[in-house]
Amino acid sequence: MANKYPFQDIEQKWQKWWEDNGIYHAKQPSDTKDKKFYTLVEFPYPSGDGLHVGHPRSYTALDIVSRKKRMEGLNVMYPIGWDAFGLPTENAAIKKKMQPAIITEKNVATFKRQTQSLGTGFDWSREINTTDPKYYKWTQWMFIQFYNAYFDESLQKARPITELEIPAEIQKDGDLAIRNYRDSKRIVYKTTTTINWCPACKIGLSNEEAQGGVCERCGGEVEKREKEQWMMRITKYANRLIDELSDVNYLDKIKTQQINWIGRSEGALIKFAITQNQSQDHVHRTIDEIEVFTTRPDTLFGATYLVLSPEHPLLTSWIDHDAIENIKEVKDYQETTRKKSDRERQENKEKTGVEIHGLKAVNPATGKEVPVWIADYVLAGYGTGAIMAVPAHDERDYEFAKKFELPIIKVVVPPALAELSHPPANITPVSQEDVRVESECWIGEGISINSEFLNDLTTDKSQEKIVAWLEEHGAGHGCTNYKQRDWVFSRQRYWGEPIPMIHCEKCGWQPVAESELPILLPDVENYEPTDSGESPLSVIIDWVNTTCPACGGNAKRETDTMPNWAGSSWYFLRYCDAENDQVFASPEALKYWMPVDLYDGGMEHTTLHLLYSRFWYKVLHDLGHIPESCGVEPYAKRTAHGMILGEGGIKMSKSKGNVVNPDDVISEYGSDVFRCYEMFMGPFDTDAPWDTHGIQGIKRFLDKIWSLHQTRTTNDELRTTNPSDAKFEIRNTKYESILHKSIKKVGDDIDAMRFNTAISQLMILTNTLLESESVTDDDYKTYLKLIAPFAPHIAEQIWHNFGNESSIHLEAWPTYNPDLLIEDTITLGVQINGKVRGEITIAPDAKESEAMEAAMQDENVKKYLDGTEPKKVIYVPGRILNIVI
RNA sequence: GGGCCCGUGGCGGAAUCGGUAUACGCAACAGACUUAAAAUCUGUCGCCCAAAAGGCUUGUGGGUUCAAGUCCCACCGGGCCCACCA
Repeated sequence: MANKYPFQDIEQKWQKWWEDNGIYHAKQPSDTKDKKFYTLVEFPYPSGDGLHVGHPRSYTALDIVSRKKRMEGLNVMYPIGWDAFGLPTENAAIKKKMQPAIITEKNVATFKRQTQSLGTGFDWSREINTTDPKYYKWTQWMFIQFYNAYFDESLQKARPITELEIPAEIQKDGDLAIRNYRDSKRIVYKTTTTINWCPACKIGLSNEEAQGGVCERCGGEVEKREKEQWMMRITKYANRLIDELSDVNYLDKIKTQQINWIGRSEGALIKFAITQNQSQDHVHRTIDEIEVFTTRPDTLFGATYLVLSPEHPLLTSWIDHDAIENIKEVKDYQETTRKKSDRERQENKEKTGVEIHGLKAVNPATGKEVPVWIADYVLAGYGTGAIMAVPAHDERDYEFAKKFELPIIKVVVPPALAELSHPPANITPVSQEDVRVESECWIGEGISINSEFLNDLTTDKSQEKIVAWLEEHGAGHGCTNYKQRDWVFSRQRYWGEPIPMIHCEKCGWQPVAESELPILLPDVENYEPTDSGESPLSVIIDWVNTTCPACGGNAKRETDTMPNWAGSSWYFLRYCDAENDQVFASPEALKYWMPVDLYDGGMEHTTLHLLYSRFWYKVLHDLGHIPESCGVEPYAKRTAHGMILGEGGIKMSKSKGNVVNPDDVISEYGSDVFRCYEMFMGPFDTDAPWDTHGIQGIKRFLDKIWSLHQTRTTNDELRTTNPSDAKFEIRNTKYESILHKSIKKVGDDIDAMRFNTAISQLMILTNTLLESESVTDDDYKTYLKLIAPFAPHIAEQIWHNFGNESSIHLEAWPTYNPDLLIEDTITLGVQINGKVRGEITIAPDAKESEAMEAAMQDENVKKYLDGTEPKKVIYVPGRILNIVI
């Protein structure tokens, strides 16, 4: 069957030829004067399951863009590697009793074979692997650079810790105080935080591994545990991570999701004095002060009680000082909260809490005393871990106040001003029908109101007026808060980069000397987690015991490892200069290649990997390890592809048995069909279900391309390339115009990543050429070049059948002749009163009178006009003729 | 509860600037070729009507406009992310 595309005989041959000839190897800046284009896909995690059909969607899409850019003369780098550290491999190692390194090697081999069989034009000479010591040496090196840096608030950038000014009052307290002060400013720091703990597996879990409060491994409930952890001060970059998004071209939904995740909100910190009821003399004495964060300082007058999170540190001090009358009740509530899993806390939103007897809080604006409560609806980790409750203006406070019968006071603008302010107060109670307001008060009520304060107290201004008043009276100040927390960077795991730190009793934490890097992961026999929740590395005594880099005394290594986000936070930099063993990448290489021009990946990485790597890049850039000229953002453009779902639109999963294996698709249809099918399924950024029938249509398309070539080459008469031959001049204007339209459309569609419509245009073109009596060699070659980015193998084969020796993928991308885009005549719809009643065929630039004349010839139009004189004629050349009667 | 997005034939989808809705493909049906099947080729294919003519049609209801799948308002339905973030 000669007119079937014989992919079995063709595809592997070209894959080998491309690699042998380095067709896709990018030139380094020293070897070229060409402009660069850097295309990046998220490097895969080589799991034991092998490649998913979702991977090729991203790879093929960016491959098409890369191939077109290459044909346009750019020096394209499209690299690939392996993000191979991580939990699934470690779990497999425990289960199979094999070394994680060996499992990784096996998985990488499978992934590499599968990826190569796709025919993607990756530059394999730059292949990297995060578990390779030559790679993670630099991950560790960067960790140390971050440790040796602090964030300068006034410059809003990282600087070497040696440049940190030590305040005089710290200096006078001596070396230890100075050391503590420095440690409190470092970008990398160690502190006690709460981690997710699975009691069944005896293992610490990351938030991602404990989603919904359930252990990813065993499905059991997850507890909280206190643990010393290494942290990254990403919160210092919160403002820049939001503001510098304006420099980049990301999908809007990606930007919004990042902004929401960081969760910046403007408000104020307000101080409430805490007074104790001295029962002997009935005098209320101030014993403490507590700060609350609010985004609505203007509702301060309606604050009828204060709520602390059960974890609030002041509670411990009050308990210790016996300031609380109902200590047992408070302690019990704290204990109950601690035992609650995240899931319980999330699912059960019924408000609970305990009033603290013996203490009151003083509202700084009104001077009135209000009760103090603890409740778990106040989160320890956000703001100050304490709130002023304004039940009339906050739903949660309202619910709580209802349950515990606390007063509800609505804040309004003073009546005298309500008339003046237009519109009047837009401060609305949470639920207007529902709120039974016990009383109202004015904004500013209780403050010694002066006329100036009142004069421009409108609703819009009330926020800033109150903040100004608070600042003036030392009762608070404006403040910005973020939902995002610092990045927990420790894992009590084996299969990750060892954290290159050493602890010395005398000198504290010391980074490993750079000359000692990489700190290799030692072999261990047992990956099972330890009872104490320490990393499996902690039991390798020989490895743990070392000497202090500072004093030479006995010291111990850090046994925690890095999270698997570490290696992926900078891999795009390594590609620029993957073989360099002096630096992670040379400044010249970085200057040339960075930033990444186009980066595609899944939406699921928007708030983790994408944010982490932007942060990581900014720190390196601030510290001068990335040339200034590269800019402050690593990725100029970021897109996100949709998922490929199983047949019927449900997610592919082993348990549902609807997983499609790329190997099977390739052996049945070949890579070109596979590629084109995934591009044709639907818009690139939308989820699409797999359809076994749909792939048939693409197979037919490729067979048509092949059969077009077969009929051409077997017909010698049409093969002439001699312009003097009369046959050369036989032109089919129909195909010519469609060919040039296709050059434009396919090119535009690739640039806009509309691959589905590009392929539909190529189908139209192929069908047209099949119907045409003859096609010139030049036009046919143009056609092949349009096909090449989508179906590289078949295009290369036919190209070589023509006697070409070099690759079609290095040919110049075709240009179109704008004159040929304009057709001599077009069909135009004719509307009567906005309804289509006929069609006319006229020149695209015909005048209105000509169009009207043509329309009058149309029987149907005539019938509808019925001799009536048009009231109005709307004629948009090339678009529409609308006659209003 | 907050944020983002989407509703077009039997199905995936197209319509890029407000200008002939349903391109391209799948499935289906009829026919050709074949001893037969597959493959291939030809034709039909939004709905109502026997057909033509005509009417209706982009989740529903309004609005703006000469003209709305596209813009505005309300509602209904679906998806994703975050979620007691003060």
